[in-house]
Amino acid sequence: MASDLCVDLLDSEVDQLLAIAQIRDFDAGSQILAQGREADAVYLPLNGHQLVERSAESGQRQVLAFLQRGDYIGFSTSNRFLYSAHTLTASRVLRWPAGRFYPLAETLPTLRDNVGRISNQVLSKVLDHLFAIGQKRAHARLAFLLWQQWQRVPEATRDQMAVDLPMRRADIGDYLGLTLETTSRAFSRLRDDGLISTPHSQRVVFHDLTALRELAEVG
Amino acid sequence: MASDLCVDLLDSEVDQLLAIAQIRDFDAGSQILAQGREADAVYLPLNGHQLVERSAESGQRQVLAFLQRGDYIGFSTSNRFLYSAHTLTASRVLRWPAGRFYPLAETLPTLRDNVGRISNQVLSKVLDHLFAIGQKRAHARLAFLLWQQWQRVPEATRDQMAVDLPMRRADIGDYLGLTLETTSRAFSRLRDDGLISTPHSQRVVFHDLTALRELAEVG
DNA sequence: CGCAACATTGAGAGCCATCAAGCAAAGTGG
DNA sequence: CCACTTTGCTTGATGGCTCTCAATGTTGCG
Repeated sequence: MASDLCVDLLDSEVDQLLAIAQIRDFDAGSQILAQGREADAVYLPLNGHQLVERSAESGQRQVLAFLQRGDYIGFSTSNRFLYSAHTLTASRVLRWPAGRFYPLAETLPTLRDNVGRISNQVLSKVLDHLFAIGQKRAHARLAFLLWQQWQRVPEATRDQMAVDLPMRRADIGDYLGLTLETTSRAFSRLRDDGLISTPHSQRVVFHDLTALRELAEVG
Repeated sequence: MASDLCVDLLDSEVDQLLAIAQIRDFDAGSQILAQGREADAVYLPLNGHQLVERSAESGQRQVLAFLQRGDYIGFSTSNRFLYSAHTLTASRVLRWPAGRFYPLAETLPTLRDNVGRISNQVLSKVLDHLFAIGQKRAHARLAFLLWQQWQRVPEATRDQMAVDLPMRRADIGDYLGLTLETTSRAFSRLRDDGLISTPHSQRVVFHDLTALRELAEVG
């Protein structure tokens, strides 16, 4: 299991971790966990794409993250989830009940350290996100998202210079603090400027990664 | 020492913690820690006000937090600071060298848990912030900040229905993703709507906390 | 084929940024 | 003590970016 959670773990320790894991399969659009509910488990997607969001009673929502294989959801020492998560595409997910996971982490210092480091990575990503939304204009926010997605492309497929975006324009808009129309216009802007092309709406091919990275810079 | 870091600690354990702490005094406007530098210590302000920010080479900056007594800066398992921090007013700060703090946390499980819980509180606050910047308009973002500050007012002085804002309008603007002019207009808007009054520019008196909380809602 | 869902584009309005001027408070020096 | 400067806040005018409302285009599916 190639995962940040298993860094420096002995094989026997990974076995212990897997022994208490459950496997769950979700259809596209299924809820994985709900904001405000008891934080009773942690999750690791094995495949597919997922979305994390927070919504208010007013109906507004902020998309917090787009997840995929190797990301984590649900790590928390508070007893309620701070957000909801659902699948964008059919997904297989590993699930650890909190009542089993955290006691095991108590006995395996390396696992505990890994949890801490993952939490730190999450914070780091949210700070980047905050900077992008607070300081950038529409097309630069989109560049930020595209750069984030590009960073997640495996080495093996980087030569295609492209990413897949399994989410809808409205999801991207709610991630970037824009409407779906402005998001669509931001795509057009980057297309007109020659930075990208979009063979279809869910795929983006990069033509100028340097310029894209400049736009996406978050300090 | 009334602090989240000491929750459930034995007196003897608090003594151990204090034994490895340093006291540092900063003038107003002094840098406490710098983005990108080695994360060699954690800090706890004892008094005064502090500001945390991230800046990009482009000159843009995003203010990440306004701190005061009881907040923490520098907790991180990465080896570089993700942000800078400086004082807004003269401050006395407790400082723990990382090389002493983390080993102690290894021997005191309660302390370790407290660090984890504090990190979680930080994440929770940043998610609120992200929602406010991503989804709200200028005057509602300001209401969000004012509500945050109000939550920090000690019970003993709540009857004054007021908060002090030791930072400048430009700082508030960079916190809310607005210019200082728009920030000033947001103050005027809340004033005109009868929600607040400002005896002087650094003090806000609340006239309708219910309406303010509605505006500030972040899910 | 026809429908449904999503994306794109257009027109107009509104909110916020920019540029600029006026004010108020605090500090400085003659 | 008071002119003068400095710093920060407020307000005004204007332009531009984004939102809203609307229509059109595209893709996939029953």
